[in-house]
Amino acid sequence: MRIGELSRRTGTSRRLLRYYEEQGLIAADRAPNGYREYDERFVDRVLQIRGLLGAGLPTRIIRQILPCLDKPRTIYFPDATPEMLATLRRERDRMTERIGFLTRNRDAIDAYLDAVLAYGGGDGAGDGSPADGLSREAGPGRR
Amino acid sequence: MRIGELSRRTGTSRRLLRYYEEQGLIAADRAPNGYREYDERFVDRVLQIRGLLGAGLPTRIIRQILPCLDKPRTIYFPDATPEMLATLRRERDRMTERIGFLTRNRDAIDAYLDAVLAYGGGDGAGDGSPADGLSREAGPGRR
DNA sequence: CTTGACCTTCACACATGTGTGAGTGTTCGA
DNA sequence: TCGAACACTCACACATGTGTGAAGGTCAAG
Repeated sequence: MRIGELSRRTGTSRRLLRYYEEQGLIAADRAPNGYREYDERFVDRVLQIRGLLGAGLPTRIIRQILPCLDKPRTIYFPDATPEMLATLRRERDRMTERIGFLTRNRDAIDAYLDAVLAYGGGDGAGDGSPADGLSREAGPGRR
Repeated sequence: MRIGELSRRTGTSRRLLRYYEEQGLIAADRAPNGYREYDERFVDRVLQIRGLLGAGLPTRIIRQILPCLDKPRTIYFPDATPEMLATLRRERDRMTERIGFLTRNRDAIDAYLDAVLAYGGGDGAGDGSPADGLSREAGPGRR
């Protein structure tokens, strides 16, 4: 498929697909006319890149860890140099930290929402379109 | 305390502390001479901001959720408007997504590291200074 | 009073991810 | 064959988080 279709199927602008390529995250081959040509595997690949970017990792890191995450679970070691392994461990630990932070803060938000809910009474949980009048008038007049 | 001390105690540059204030994340009051004056509570606050930023949230979002996470677990509802609650729910869900993505990918990295370890033999796990000779000799010295 | 450490604001600079448009070539259907 | 839709490269633009420096105010110690 060409870039337009990949763009549609991944919800990623053409611009970004070219950018990811420029960053060494994906390597499309070219048709004789110069057009990029992608096969099915790129759909997942791009989605994974988006996910990692969305999770806050920079392309520089993604470039390094992506080969180790390659889809067909090939236990194929590209260039498992000691430095590479160190990078992976470091990155894994950073991700664990992030997960911890995100979890703690998400839980705090959740607890807050529960509290508001319990206080203000029945609001259909989750859909985010309350439209009831629970707003404020809050307890201890404390502003 | 003044900005220099807060900077030292949080490992955050003065520049960034001022930036966070400009972004509405912290509100220092001023001494008569114009100096920012912080109390103890700001240390945790700044650390939490750093954590959220590090987890990939933009200041715009942090500004919104921070009041609900305020330390002394005060069930104090600032202005729990329906829109605010919707934002919180949305953000919580986005955080959950991120957590899922990070977890899956971290586990994949972990599995890869385990596989390499099992394959290449004993490498002191975790310290990241292997110095053994498991490398590869593989592939054309990329880079 | 001077020096040095600390504070202020302002402003330019940079990397990163992303949008947008210009100018040009290619493909394909009417 | 024409025009629409698509592709290409190049390049400027923007927001965000962060570094850095200039020009100047405050204050305590010598």
